[in-house]
Amino acid sequence: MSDPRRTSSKRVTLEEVARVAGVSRATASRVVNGVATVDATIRAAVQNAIDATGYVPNLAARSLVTRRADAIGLVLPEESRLAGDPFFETVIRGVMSVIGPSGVHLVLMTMDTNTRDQVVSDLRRGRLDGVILIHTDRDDPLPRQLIEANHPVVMSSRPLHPLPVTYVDVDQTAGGALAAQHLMSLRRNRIVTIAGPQHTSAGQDRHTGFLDAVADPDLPWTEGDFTRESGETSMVHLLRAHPGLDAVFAASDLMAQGAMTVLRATGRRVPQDVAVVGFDDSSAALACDPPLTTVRQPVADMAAEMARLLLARVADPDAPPTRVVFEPTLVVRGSA
Amino acid sequence: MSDPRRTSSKRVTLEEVARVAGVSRATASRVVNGVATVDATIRAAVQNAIDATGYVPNLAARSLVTRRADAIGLVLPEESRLAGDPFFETVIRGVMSVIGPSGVHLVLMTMDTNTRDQVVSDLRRGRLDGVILIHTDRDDPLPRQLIEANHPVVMSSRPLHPLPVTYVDVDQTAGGALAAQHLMSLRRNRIVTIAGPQHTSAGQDRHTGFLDAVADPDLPWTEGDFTRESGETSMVHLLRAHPGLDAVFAASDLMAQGAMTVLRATGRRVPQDVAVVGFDDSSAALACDPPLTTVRQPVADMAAEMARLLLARVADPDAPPTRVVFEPTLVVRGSA
DNA sequence: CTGAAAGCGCTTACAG
DNA sequence: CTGAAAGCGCTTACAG
Repeated sequence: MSDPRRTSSKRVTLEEVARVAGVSRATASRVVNGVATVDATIRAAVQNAIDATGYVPNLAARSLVTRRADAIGLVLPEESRLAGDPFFETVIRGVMSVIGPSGVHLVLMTMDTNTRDQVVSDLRRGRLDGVILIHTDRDDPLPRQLIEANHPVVMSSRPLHPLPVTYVDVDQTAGGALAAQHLMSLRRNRIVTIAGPQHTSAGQDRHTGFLDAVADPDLPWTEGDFTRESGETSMVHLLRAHPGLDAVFAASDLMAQGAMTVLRATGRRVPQDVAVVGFDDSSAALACDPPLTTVRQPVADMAAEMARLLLARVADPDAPPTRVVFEPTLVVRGSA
Repeated sequence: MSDPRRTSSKRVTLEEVARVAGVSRATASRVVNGVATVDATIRAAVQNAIDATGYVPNLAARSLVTRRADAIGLVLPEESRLAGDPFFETVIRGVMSVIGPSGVHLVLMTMDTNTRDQVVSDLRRGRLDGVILIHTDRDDPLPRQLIEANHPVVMSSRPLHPLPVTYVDVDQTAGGALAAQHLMSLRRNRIVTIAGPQHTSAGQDRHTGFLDAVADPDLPWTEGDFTRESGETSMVHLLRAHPGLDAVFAASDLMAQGAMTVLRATGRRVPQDVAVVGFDDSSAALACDPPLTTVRQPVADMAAEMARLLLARVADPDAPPTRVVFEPTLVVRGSA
């Protein structure tokens, strides 16, 4: 046990540990770093010295020579896109579940004003070992820039333009198809859909997967931006043009939630009059009333996988890029 | 403009900048750090050399001598308590809004297994300059331990046991009173309340503030844990014992949301039959149908303030502890 | 205002 | 298996 009073004492260095243990600084360093070749008795002596002095290594000094920061960045979209979306909290939890225990620091950043420059310079100056990019805009130059400088990067979805990058995604197309099949099995035939932003791969793929499965190229649809507000406006528009609709697929749970509010406000019952299917299986799905039938993507697992892949790339920056694609599943609840 | 090809070139050091500029390393360092006393022409020369070489300072080396990590920790509750609660995302956003632009790293941690040890050692070894503690349990030994070691700490609420610590809070008691006054002004007289956990200051203070204002010591109540699920169970219990109730105050929006689901399921209309008031004004309030009348605490602003206070403490660790208490406001929407 | 020099606390070839 | 020594890239008194 270390003397608790030592906790607030002056910084103790390896030098001191070595002195107390009667060995060289090099040997003390080897014990601290678990180098296997150290003699057992010496190891014990050093361990005692460490405990007695309450030594903790200075990471900056170590970092200076190892050139590792033991920190990775998690880059989220702009601050304004975070509000009210449970997706990001889930991503954070998933990443944390693998990063936390490893002792590596998880540094959070949002894509605001000078974040791009900061990411690049943090990586270059060895303050960050790698970054996870969440929902980076398709024409953001950052991913390519990082890849070209050979910095470890993992992205949260297939980039719209081909790029030799490691990413994790869910099979969005299959997810859209799952929603369509469910609605068709319910014998709904006046179906509409609120698509996600068509400038994102998720928005595009969910939409085409859905359309291909229903096999109706003229299916009415509008484009939302994944938020609840856009779900509401979209629903209003669709209802105006197609008052007789009997099913809606929204490409996000939040949009489905917004749609349900509007449906109820217009006196329609869910699911009796209109069946509603969402996408994500976020916490918003359970907050719906009735609870939302939705296409589940295992966000926390996906985020954990991103963290693992990044750690692997940090360990071996020249490994070829990897892609991991998860399968979506349909979660049937009350709304359809 | 720096030569883009330099971006991926070998690491360039201050030494090299100095050589290119024809000055000493010390002077180059002064320019990099914006020391005012450097001659204007020399400054320009160094600046040119920096641009030409694409120099970025090695933070580890700087950190080693300045003993500053330029990183602060944000310690959230255990991972399991994060899920589905929009509060934490708002805190993160608020903290980020002041930390982000400063170039200081925001390191995220959750109160899991070995986090306490890691926080202490990160602080001691100079890997973190200070920490913000969010909703730390009242009998967690960590805050006291950090305070005693004189590490910069800011907490998100008044500690239950007296502690010379800097914290930011909202006047919870006043918030409870606000809810009570609104319900009374609505002439509701069969009021019940779903309190927050009584082992937290927020749970206690909201409850006593509410009770004192309604001036009815026998008011029926149950204790939830701020989650939607606990709101549902609590509502079921209260309804069973008091089927004629006409108003409920829930100490969190999430609990209010759960309560509303149960009310609707039992055929009661909100607000006609039962008025509902929540607490937080989180994104969940708008997701309710009807939208929730709630006591707003300005979480993002409070989090930003915590960040500012922490930065101040890092700059001057011996300053006396500060307390900042925000005023809650009532936001009237459809539910009451 | 500027420079030479010491020093921050570690790791890691290199000898032995 | 261990130690002496060099070196990682900065900052900062201290002289001048």
